[in-house]
Amino acid sequence: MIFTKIVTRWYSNNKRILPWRQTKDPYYIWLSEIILQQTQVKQGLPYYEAFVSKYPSVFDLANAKENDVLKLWQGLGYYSRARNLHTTAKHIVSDLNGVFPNNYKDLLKLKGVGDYTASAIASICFNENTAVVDGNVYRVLSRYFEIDTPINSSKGAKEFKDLAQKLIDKKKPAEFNQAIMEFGAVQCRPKNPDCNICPLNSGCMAFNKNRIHELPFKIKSAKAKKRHFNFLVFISKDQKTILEKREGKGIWQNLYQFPLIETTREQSNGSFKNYIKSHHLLKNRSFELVLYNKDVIIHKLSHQHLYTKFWIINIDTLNVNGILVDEIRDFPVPIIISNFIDAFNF
DNA sequence: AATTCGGGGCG
DNA sequence: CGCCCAGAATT
Repeated sequence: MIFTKIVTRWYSNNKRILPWRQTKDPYYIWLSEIILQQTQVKQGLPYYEAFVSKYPSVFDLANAKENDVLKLWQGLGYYSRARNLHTTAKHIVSDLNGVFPNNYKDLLKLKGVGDYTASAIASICFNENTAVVDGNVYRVLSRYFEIDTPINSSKGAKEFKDLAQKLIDKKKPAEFNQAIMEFGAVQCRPKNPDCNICPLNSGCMAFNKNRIHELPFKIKSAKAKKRHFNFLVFISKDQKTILEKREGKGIWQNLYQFPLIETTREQSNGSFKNYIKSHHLLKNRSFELVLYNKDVIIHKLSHQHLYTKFWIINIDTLNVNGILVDEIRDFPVPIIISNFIDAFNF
């Protein structure tokens, strides 16, 4: 297939030098693939370096505490990736003698490893003939073959997987998989790709019909919902504050935060003090309440916009244990909390 | 099949 | 402001 030949050739001439391209050790490939899920190379790279440095082997990662893994992951988002990463490391050490599965089918059983990641590891580390389909592959194939099927539909997932599997270079699956992804990231970019210098342009159906900007086609997702977060930043005279671990379902699972009061609407200074004085951490106590951020901070996640206020509570003593403010940076926290901690300069 | 998980960057 | 990113798990 001419497509396969051109993409592979382009890759050998244009690929970036990246640390996970210097190895076929499944631990490092797995680590890089998890970090790079829904994450651009530029954003994930420093996290990869940090993990390799702190956890050079799967045994080191398995022996770590979850809090420390989450702390190193802090700021990267999609924290279930970090929790599953740790769970899988422990599984491989405890149940598999520290040896990674060596094929697609068994890799797929690992927590946090889906079709894409299993295909990537199987092809890169073990030369298995399994095509990867990530955001880059969707874009390249939908344009070159002018496919209008929504990429975020089950029909699209199957269609593109089958097509990629037909196109893969069976003699060099590792090369082809990385080539088509790199091609999508560097040449066949989402916006304003330079099609004039593209080695595939003569055969690209979307380019020849001037439909590059229309593909890939995606079903629109629902608009983000608004939530109102009020964080209670306790400060006692003995320099303590309170952090709570987020349990259960929802965002930021197992990360820490200041005691949170979620309200249906934005709170103003006067009424909020009256509203919280029966809170179990404040009941029958005297305290001073100061709103830290005059303008509400809007923290945007994929599906939620968090309208956030930090309320400073000066109080003599805490009626729970709390933590020393000097220790606050040891805890994994969401980036909005981390930004506050830095700005407030605890 | 649809929704839920983060955060950064870009036009 | 909307869209995208070397997707997976849950509902």
